[in-house]
Amino acid sequence: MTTDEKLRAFYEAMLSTLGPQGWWPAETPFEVVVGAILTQNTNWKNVERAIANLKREGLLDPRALDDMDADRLGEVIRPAGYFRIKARRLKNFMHLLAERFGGDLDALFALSTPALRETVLSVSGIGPETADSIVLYAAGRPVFVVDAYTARILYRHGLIEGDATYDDLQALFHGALADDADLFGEYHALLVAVGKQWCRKRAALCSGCPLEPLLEEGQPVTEVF
DNA sequence: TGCCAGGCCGGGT
DNA sequence: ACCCGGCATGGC
Repeated sequence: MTTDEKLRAFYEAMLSTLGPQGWWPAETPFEVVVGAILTQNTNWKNVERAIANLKREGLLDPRALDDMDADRLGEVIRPAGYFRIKARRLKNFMHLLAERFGGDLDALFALSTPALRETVLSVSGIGPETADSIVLYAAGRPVFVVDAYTARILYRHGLIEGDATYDDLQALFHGALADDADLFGEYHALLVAVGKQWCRKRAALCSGCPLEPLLEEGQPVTEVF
């Protein structure tokens, strides 16, 4: 199988055994933005508490977050971890939104996909994964999201070298799949589901993984990341 | 009880 | 252009 065929086979295998994941878990595009920043290197369960706090305080709003004191915001999102830096990152995004788009997420999302990605990426504290999560799951554009699980899974299947970059991985998926935001969204969610259960850091728990039948003979499953 | 979680930045080589 | 320490809470 070619790499492209393997990536398509991965999707079929994961979808047929795990079913649709229904990502992103949020009620609104703005909640996706906030969740994308809060979940950086953090368990989603912790993020849920932080978002619940924001909702309870009526703070899930661009203006409210832009106006409020960073220290108080930090206390509200504390369960998400890295709370001081994440409060700053949230406010960085809200500041851009207010200054350049009138605090209107739809105005930002009116940009072309490349311009949207670059603009979001220009915010300090928003890197490629967070930006692409926003572009895909909040704005609905066909941009593939790469994360640590994606890299670990592809490495363990011999599809990438250890020095592959974010852009390398993204290009693999863009080359193998149709430009379909729903497909990209489901695929990334499935990779995360597989990663959580069978591809944890430093652990070689491949047994029972939906992708196990597709693992090449002799591929070492050792320390990655 | 230590290790891990849906990263990213800034300073140092 | 890399490399690395720092950031922090909660679950297993």
